[in-house]
Amino acid sequence: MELRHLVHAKSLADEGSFRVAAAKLGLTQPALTKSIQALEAEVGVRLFDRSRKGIAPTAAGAALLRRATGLLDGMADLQAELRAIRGGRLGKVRAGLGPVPAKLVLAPSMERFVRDGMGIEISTEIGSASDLALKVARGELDFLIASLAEDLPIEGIETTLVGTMPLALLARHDHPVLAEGLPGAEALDRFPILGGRIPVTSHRRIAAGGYRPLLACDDYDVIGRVALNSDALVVATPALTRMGWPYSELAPLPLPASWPDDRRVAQLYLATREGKTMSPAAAEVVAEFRRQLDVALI
Amino acid sequence: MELRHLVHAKSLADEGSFRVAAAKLGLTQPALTKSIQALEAEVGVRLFDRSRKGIAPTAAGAALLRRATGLLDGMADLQAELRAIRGGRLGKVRAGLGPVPAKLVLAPSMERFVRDGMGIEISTEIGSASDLALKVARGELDFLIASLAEDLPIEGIETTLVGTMPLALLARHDHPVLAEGLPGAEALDRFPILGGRIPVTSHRRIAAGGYRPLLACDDYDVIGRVALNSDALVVATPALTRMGWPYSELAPLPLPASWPDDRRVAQLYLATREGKTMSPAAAEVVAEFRRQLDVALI
DNA sequence: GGACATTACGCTCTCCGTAATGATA
DNA sequence: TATCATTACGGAGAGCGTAATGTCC
Repeated sequence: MELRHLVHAKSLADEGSFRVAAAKLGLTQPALTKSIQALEAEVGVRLFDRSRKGIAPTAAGAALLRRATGLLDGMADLQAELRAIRGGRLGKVRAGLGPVPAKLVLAPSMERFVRDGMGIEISTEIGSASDLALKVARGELDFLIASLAEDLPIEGIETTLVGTMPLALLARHDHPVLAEGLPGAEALDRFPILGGRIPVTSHRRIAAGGYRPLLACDDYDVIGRVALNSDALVVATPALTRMGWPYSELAPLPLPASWPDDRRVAQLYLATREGKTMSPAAAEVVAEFRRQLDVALI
Repeated sequence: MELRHLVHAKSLADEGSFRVAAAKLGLTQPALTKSIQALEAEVGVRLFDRSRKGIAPTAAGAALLRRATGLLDGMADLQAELRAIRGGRLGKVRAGLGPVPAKLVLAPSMERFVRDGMGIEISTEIGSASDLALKVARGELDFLIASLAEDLPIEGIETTLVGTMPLALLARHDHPVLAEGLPGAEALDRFPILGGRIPVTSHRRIAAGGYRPLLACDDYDVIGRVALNSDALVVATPALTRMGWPYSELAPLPLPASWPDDRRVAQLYLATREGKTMSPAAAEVVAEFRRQLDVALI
């Protein structure tokens, strides 16, 4: 017994005529006759009484039709659900974001998801890239967008480059360094430098260049507030200054010429679990995040 | 999307391996691969992540499997119900019985249905053949077993002969007619005759023969009790005397030679609604009634 | 190299359409 | 005779099996 048979039987019962039912099903009359005959032969019971006055289900036919309706509705529901899942309109997404990408994309993306009222449940976790990368590898997060150091390969994740952030030094508008012109290595040496927690090797490289991040912190709100109320400089992408207070109160300064070449930009990666197909909902969220990222990084 | 796809997906998820699932399904590995691929292509979503460690459903796959289980169970239920209906083990049957057939078959048949504990709901209606035949024609009864006069054709029913009852005169054991030897026409004239309500034309024939049913009644218990406590004779089949009190107290006498030929036996007919397929449950009840009828009429 | 899954290819069986044949008012 | 259902027959496609090809340990 196939679903087709149920559809045919239901249509026949609804229309009360082989001819009409066949037409509505897009079949010819003989095809419907044979389909019903085959069904009756399979179940071994006559399902419809034929007469010139019309077609009427027998007791067995009525029993079949009662259940068929529910089954066909169930199939329709299943297909609708799969269509929604395919379209990324349904599902649960657990997203990981590094602190900077979170500041760049989270608010506008969330506004959009809320506004469009889609069926996606999103839970975001903001944290250090290495912590979250481990969660991705363990399947606790569907994906992660963060500044992953190339030299920190993590078992069980796949990465894709999704953006390159230029870096700059951010200083409060009335910072003394602005009055002194472009910051040379000496000037920088006089002020504390704030930034996110970065991989140990990068730390070493920067230290080798004579720069010392005084405050390494994953909370860029904290970093920004400190920069506003002190002489500290922030190493970050200038895009942050367009993302509202407190960074709107900071001005970007070019990095000094002596700044290490491989720290003049930060690479943003999308990390996913190896061998795991991303759900369409997750893909939809990733796409939205990347859109907002492109906007933020113009 | 066909049920086969759901079965395949479920088996694959359960077994966690194409090879094992295919074997359990009685398929070859390539066939299962293609089936799953076709399903994924149709819904447009990857349903299973393949890796050497095994097969794991994606979010979409899990959603499909959740619903698939219910749908497949529903199909199994439907098929079981149809099997039960086909086997006559399930259904509602509304049976009509003439008064005599009712006395002959009802008690032993009901005992059997109750004893075997089948799923058939039987409701019986005992009454005059013509009343019940109308109900059959209107679809209010599934069938009727009664002594239908051939000359009383009713629109919309089909009849089948299911038995021939010899008729006799039944008299109480100490009835005066027994002392007088075989009842001649004259002897009969001296005693009232009781019988069921019979068609008008038969009435006329009997009257033409000089016989007059004094009490025409559809309740054979009443008739039997009257015969026990009076000099009345009952026109009925001798089989009744084997069906317990009060008929066990009556003795059969041969009909007199002058009794009309076409009233020496009564024909029992099965009447069903024209053009309506009898449900297997009804057919089962009919079969049981006919078995008991054969036993009663030896 | 061995244990898997996937692709390639050919066969068969099912299902549908067209045409012919009832059946009934 | 007209309308509807059923039977007869032929063709296209779906699904399976066998065999060949990847692919990862």
